[in-house]
Amino acid sequence: MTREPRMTGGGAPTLEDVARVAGVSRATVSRVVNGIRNVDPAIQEAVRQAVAETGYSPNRAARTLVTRRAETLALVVSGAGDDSPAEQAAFASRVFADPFFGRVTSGVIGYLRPRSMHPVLMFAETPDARDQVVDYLRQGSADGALVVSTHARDPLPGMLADEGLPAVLFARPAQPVPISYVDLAHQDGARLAAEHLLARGCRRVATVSGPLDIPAGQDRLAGFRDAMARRGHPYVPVVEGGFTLESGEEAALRLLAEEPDVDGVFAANDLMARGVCRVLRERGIDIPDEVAVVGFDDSPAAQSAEPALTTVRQPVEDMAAEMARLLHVRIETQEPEVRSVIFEPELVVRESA
Amino acid sequence: MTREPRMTGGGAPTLEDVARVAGVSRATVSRVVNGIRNVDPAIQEAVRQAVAETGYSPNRAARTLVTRRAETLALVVSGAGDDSPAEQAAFASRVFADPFFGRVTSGVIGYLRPRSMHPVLMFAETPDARDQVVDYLRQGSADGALVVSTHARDPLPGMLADEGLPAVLFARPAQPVPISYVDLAHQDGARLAAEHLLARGCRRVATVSGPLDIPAGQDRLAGFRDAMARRGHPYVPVVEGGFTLESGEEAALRLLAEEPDVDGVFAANDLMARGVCRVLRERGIDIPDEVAVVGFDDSPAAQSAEPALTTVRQPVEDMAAEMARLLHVRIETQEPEVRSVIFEPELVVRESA
DNA sequence: TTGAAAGCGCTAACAT
DNA sequence: ATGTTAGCGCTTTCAA
Repeated sequence: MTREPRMTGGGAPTLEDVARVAGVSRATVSRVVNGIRNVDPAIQEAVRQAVAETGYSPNRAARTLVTRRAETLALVVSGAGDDSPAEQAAFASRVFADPFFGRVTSGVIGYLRPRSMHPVLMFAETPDARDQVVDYLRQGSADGALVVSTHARDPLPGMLADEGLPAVLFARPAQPVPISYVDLAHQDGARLAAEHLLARGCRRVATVSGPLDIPAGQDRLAGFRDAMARRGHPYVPVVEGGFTLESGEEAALRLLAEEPDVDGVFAANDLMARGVCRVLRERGIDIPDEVAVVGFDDSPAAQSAEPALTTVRQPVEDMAAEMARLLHVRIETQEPEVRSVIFEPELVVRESA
Repeated sequence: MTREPRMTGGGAPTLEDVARVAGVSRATVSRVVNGIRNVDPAIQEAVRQAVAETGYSPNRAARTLVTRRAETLALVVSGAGDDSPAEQAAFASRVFADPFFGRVTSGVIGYLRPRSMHPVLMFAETPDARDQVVDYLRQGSADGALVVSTHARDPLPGMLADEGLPAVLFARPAQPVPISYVDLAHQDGARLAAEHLLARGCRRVATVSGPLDIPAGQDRLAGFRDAMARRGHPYVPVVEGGFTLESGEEAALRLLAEEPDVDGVFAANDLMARGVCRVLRERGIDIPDEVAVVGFDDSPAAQSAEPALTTVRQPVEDMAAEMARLLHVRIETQEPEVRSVIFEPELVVRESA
């Protein structure tokens, strides 16, 4: 028994090989492999046998060629940079420095894996890289794109829309673009923060906002101001931050200088909230007794921060999974209907407020 | 001019379409597109015209089917878990909590992008997920795997080797496996830490090691002990940590209890070093004057930590790029030669020591 | 230097 | 219920 029944020649076993071993036609094997009914149970069994015996694994390229489905989605993190080499090198590190992206990945994989689909990771921070993404989709290498944009003027969503390529965004784009997206009710989240701060007795409340050219930044600020105003606090000092730890520190410094008697701060994300806490601690100001701090996102860092952050939870994993689902449906149905799904935030009370 | 020359039917333009527009054969277009010489410059130009005119983009599946190259690599983060749902959900977040993985991704993409190759992100923390990875490669969906293993008993490398699938590992595997890998000269790195601590005058030095079932953990400890011994310090207190912030804190607590007069600590990674610093600060112990702390990795967190960490730099991005290169060469040449490339660490002096 | 033609491995009509 | 057959779009001998 030197001669294995596995291979025709040198390559991997094909449908043909399995068919021969099972004594049926290629089509029948294909049906069994793809779980299509109308196949005699006895034959099904024979085919399964043959598959096991030969160690057959369907060739994805061949399948993709005929079905026109790559079973692959591009997971792209896009920016708005130019072609400077420094830009490119730093981008990935910057992206992953925020645990946010890991949560997105986790949610996406959670949806894709049971469906035997896979994410191809792409960064689109330069014009070249953006073209590559578009090309990748046009080639049919991926069936669609899940886009997490990090900048307001990111041209990628527009490019995708122009090409009619299936895509779903995380968060509403700054410029209106006919593409589906998943987002959070930021204003409601900000309101929760305002209510909590007020309920715990804060009377001189300020906020460190996110970048105001980004909808999430705008909405969290607007929601916070609005909620405060409705509760008798028409004036809320604001310092604009950049969603980074450092910008949180700088903002806290400015805030302390301008409003020394502040007793509550709403930071528009956890990273900035941590920056604020750090500055407060350096000044020997007690959190939350002298100044209460509320963050936003409930990133893993919020829990391990000191003090543990009271924050507004954004269900990033669920939102990412929903992105994948929307895109999947869009691809399956071929209907280019634009939709949005908005998630509700909830308050997580820990130590900082 | 209603009729566009672009499409035959409804689909995307194909080689056939371009050939028709250019007035040449499919083969010629293919040659031009793939940059094969021996094509008349005039015809080349005509083809390029036609390509632009039709908006042609080669179909990747068709190409892969004949060339047997997917131009795709699997970037897999693997663990050694079982099939518990909790396991799966938490894995991605845990992975990305360490900035290490972002650096790997950055390095990999840096190598792949100019070569029009792309990474498919896969987690392999459960038996099912591992099988999916193997299957993915066997299907030819990816040409090989870049594996970052997070556990000593990870079965994936062995599975890959058994199947003869092209793969390269980040770091030498705990159990010997005939697969190429990229690694750091951990012992040299630990020696740098020892020398620095001693040079700045520390005399009662301890170390928080990594997990001792992982080569990196073992080597950093062995290297540190060896270097200390050679310099007249045969006894070095050790507390084993788990490469996490929390384990660093716990280790520091134990260390302080057992060796109250310690004046220098080498933590086997930055996360643990930060944990140590945090505990030290809480106790009001000055860093570096009372206790100097040296970390390992030079992760982004090292720079933004307080105090900024003196640490041993591991050139993760370069190492990851080298992984990709090794795998690429392995795939191109078809030679299953097992190699290893070892990088040299360097000391980065900041504030903590 | 260019073209004709044979397949890569698979799915999906269509025929039986 | 199963088999036959015609491609999917591309690369690559082989002829010319």
